[in-house]
Amino acid sequence: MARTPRNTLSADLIMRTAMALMESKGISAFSLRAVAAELGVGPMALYTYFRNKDELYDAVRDHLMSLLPPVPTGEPWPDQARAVCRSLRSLMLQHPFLAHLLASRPLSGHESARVAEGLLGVLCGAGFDAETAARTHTTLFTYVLGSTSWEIQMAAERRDPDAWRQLRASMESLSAQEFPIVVSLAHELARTTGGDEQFDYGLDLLLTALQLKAGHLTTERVRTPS
Amino acid sequence: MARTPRNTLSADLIMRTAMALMESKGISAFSLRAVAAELGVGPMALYTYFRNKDELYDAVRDHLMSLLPPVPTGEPWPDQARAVCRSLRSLMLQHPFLAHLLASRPLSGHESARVAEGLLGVLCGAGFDAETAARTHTTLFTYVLGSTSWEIQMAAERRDPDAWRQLRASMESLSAQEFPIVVSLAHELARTTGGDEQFDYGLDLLLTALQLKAGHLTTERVRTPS
DNA sequence: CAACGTACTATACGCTGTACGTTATAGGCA
DNA sequence: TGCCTATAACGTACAGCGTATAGTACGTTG
Repeated sequence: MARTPRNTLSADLIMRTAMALMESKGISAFSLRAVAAELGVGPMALYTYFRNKDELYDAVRDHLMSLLPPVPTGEPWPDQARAVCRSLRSLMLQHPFLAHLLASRPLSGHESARVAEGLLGVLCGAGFDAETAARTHTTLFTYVLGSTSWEIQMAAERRDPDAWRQLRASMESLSAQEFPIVVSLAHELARTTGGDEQFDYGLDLLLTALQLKAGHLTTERVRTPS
Repeated sequence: MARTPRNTLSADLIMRTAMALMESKGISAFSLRAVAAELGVGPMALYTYFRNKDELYDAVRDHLMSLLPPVPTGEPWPDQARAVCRSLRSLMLQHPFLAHLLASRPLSGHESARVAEGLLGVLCGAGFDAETAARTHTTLFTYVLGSTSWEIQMAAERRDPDAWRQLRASMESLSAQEFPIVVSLAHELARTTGGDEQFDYGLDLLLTALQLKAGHLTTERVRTPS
């Protein structure tokens, strides 16, 4: 019987195939059976290398996290923090399914620790105490996660013509009497949602307040974005 | 043939049953068939009232949004904004599946507009121009979404003893040489993740920076949380 | 009383993740 | 060289999913 030769599979090959499928078909259409078919193998062959689907998700997530660049050196700490946050956002935009992987599974593993170490190092270098550094790390991380996930979601919606038309229609049908501000700002809301500017706007709010807290600044000397 | 009497179903009844199932079994175990079984009805009966599962999701989400209290009046705008954000977080904590509903579907519908109207009203009242109000609304909304989703995710992880032990183990196995800060702050990270304090910390950063931007404050007069 | 629209049922299809038992092969050892 | 064993990959099966399609009984209306 023509059987697949042995040892052609590996955890790494499976993870890369899985990631390629997520990129091309999207995370919602991703399935173990599709990965197996792509590899010319039965679905159960994957279970030699991963205990279940979630473990494969974790492997993909950790691989993506390993692509994050190191923290830049020789810059003021707010610029370093901004760079870390922008890197993560950029990676999420490049691999939209990463938003789902980050939100639906706890952070664990070597690569996630590496990323945390980088940002925590920046914050400790800025003079924050342990508790504040930990809180700040969580705040920045969740801001990046939330705002970029939202951006990705919006972009996906805009790509589907039906959903997009329906969304516009439901917005335009809102009563200007009941929701005067939403209606009058509808254009601004649609225009400003997402994008680098929206992201940097919120990020700079956080960094500005952090600089104040660090006591390095007076109001007049708040650093503006690079 | 003993057939279910007619007109016992309604969109509202189905939506409430669906919500009850999400509360009790969790969003991942939620299925149309379970809703139908709970109502003593065939799965296809639901399709008389909802075109598909996503429409039912939207109905549940809109119902939850309708539970949000109105914006308090007679307070300074930062306190109003804080109240709106805290209300949303509180609702998400009370109904953990709401995080999933908000993140996976676009915001649309009457109730979402009502919530947006409230926060935008606060921001316009603070003197922000249209673009800044829109950007600020998005920033605050995504911060609440991201940070609360993360908190819910962490809390769920902590509730599952196996996953929690595994997470602690993977953290403790990290090399103190490679990740000195993560290891030394492990306790802080575990202790400070989630909770009102963590949420308010980030929210106050944003509100502080916004007050600066609004020009109502000098550094010495930044409002502290109520 | 008949006809019609509607609320619900029945059946079925093509998926999903994965538990279980089997089989063929590659590598180590005699 | 030839066998043994560990294991990589297979096949089958199950329980479940969303939903397309077609059919049936009922309440209302003419």
